[in-house]
Amino acid sequence: MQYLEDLNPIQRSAVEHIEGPMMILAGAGSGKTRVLTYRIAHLIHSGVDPFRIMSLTFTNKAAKEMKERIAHLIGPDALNVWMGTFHSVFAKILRYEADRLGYPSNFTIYDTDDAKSLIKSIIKEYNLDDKIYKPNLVLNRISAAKNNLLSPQEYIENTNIQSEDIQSKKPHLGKLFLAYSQRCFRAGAMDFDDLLYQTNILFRDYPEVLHKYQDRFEFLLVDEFQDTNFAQYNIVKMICAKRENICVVGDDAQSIYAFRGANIQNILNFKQDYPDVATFKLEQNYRSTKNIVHAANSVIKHNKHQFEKNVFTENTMGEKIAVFKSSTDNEEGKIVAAEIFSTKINEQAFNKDFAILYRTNSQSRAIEEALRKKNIAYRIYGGLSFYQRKEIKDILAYFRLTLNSKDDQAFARVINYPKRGIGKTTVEKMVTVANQQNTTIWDVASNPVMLAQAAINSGAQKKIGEFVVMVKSFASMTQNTEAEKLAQHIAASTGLLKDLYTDKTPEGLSRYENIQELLNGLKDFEAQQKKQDENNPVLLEQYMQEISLLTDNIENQENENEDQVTLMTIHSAKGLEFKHVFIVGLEENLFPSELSSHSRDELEEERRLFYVALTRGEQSVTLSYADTRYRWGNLVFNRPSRFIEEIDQSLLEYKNIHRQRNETLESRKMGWKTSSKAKVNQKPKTQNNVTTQPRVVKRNLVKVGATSSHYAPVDLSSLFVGSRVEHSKFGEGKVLHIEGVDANKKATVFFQGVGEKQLLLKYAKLKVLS
DNA sequence: TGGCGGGTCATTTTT
DNA sequence: TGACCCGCCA
Repeated sequence: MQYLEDLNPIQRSAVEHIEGPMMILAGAGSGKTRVLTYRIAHLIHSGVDPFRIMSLTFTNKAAKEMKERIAHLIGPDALNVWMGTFHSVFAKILRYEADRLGYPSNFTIYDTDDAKSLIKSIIKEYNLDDKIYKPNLVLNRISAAKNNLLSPQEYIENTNIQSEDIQSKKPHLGKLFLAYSQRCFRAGAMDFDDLLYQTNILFRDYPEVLHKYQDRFEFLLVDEFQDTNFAQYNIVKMICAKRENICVVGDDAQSIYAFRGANIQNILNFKQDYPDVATFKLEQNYRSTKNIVHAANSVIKHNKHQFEKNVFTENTMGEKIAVFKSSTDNEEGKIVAAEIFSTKINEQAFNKDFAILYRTNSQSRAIEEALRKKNIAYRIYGGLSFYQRKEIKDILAYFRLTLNSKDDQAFARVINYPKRGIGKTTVEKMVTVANQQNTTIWDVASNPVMLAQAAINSGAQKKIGEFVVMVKSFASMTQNTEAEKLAQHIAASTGLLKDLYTDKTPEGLSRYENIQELLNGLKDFEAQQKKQDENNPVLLEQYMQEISLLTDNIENQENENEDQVTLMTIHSAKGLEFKHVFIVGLEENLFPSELSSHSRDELEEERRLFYVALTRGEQSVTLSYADTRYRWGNLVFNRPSRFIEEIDQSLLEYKNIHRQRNETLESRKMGWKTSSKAKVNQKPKTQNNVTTQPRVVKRNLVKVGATSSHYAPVDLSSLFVGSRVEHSKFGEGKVLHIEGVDANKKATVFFQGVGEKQLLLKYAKLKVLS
């Protein structure tokens, strides 16, 4: 019990609380992970069988880290805890029980790209306009439905949803949802949301299965509870219904994934679901200085709905929060780079002590440029992960098709890669027949009668036949060939390796290396498995099950020890900490994002995001904003973010901003406004209604000659339905419809001889005639 | 069938 | 501005 000495009294009581529902509200930097890991260790120490503990996290990284920390405390017993991400744990259960749902136990997991491309093809098959039914939007809608446990049928029958869809001119969403589900099922595939949705179905429709898992898992723990969606929470509730030994850990102030379906109400309502819940508040922050903690507290106070919490620290006061202003995004980069440079010298800090956090990935460019000029090594998070690279997806698609021939998305991906002369039209013909016969593309391809029915010429038929024979030969090897050997064989005999090898461009070279890296990874996997069980061959399907839910970037993990400044979005910074944190781009319409300005809920999420950003810092936090920045090729003027004002001003130090005595940020802003050359929409500012319109100046507004000078971005107030307008290119037209607000206003205009056009008024150059 | 070029459209993203 | 997608042409 030595380890209990490491804990403060509240942490310790949370760890020692064993039975019944409990909620741990863990402020930022309050030792949340420590409490969670110690509690699991303590359960095992108190005699609970580790096999009977289920611990759920959101990321693979968190799961891995926790496992290691518990193993450190109590040894290899920790490995027996069912610890993993929601998705991986439930995928495991679904594979055991797949036959009940009519799925093969080796079902494929479709990632977001697979899902999107399937949706795209369905939209096409239904002859719907993909400008209206944008694949992304359709997928989001389906995802939201499943996260709320709505089946396609229920979606279609729900009158509220239907009228909503009709109102948004997308009446066929339900139909698409249904078709998408059927196609996934037919392909023996589940997408990420299905892993949760189908688990719910399984437990709902097969009580004996539910009972089995209820009996098996005596204790449940959920990390980052504020990020759970309805489907996740519902599973958790079902599993622990018998004993109610459920422990949830979270921080409502750090809920930043509502846009992805996370339901903050889950944490706010936990008390209602479990009236006798024991609540523990971890309020002592061990990470940051007093100034940082106070600043974060003063910001989050502006949110209405939250648990009362008083995060405090006994750490030193530390430096004030520095604020830098710059005139452009490039200058902002320079200032940040210069600050890092001088801090490194003055405090003998390392690159890895610094993080630069931003709201959107596109902001990294100006920063990168400045860092490069100062020779400061940096590492960027975000962008494509290893498993999302084209060449990796290609070879994995071959593996997938080998293991599950029904996997239509894999089939479509590799049928003509490397090139074998089977083009788009041929594939489309096969898909059409597959749909008619309600079967898979593979079935069509491997069946001469159906191929003939698809009216595919004999040349193509022959090539398809060769492809089918090849994949069948791989499939015949899956049960008796070790994973790496089979993978090598597939990589070579499909011609994939050769195709990459002949490409001698730097990109081609790196693609080839990536494939080699994947194959090396397979070798490692095999060695790992052999350690546990050396008698049985390690099969490719084991490997695929292991990696199908890995999306994080392994390169970043490998480089973790290199001395580099970290650049990332605030979202990806959650859970991390750095000695020195820079939060850049603190401007209205960027942070908070202009897209979040429509509702209080969205604004509060932005504020929580800012709270997360601030609380990443240990010793110092530096804020920065720019008066102008380029955005999509246009120079945009924005006011400093309201979030700067929301911080208790006594904690701030304005570094390069010349303030006259008694001058507030407010009056500075006014001064800035009048000195600005771009005067657009100078609305008088009222107390609570801050003008948030982005002030966009078209860079190439004045084209000499031509008649373009009187075609300016339209004055939004003078345009109505029925107005006659003239467009520089389309000529005269009539406004049929206007939607959106402020800067996002869109007009549908009918032009003679051109037809209907959707114009974003912010950009469209129109002349209003009447 | 496959390679270029112009039009289009833009958050955040644990799985 | 830049990435991506569709459509045109060889």
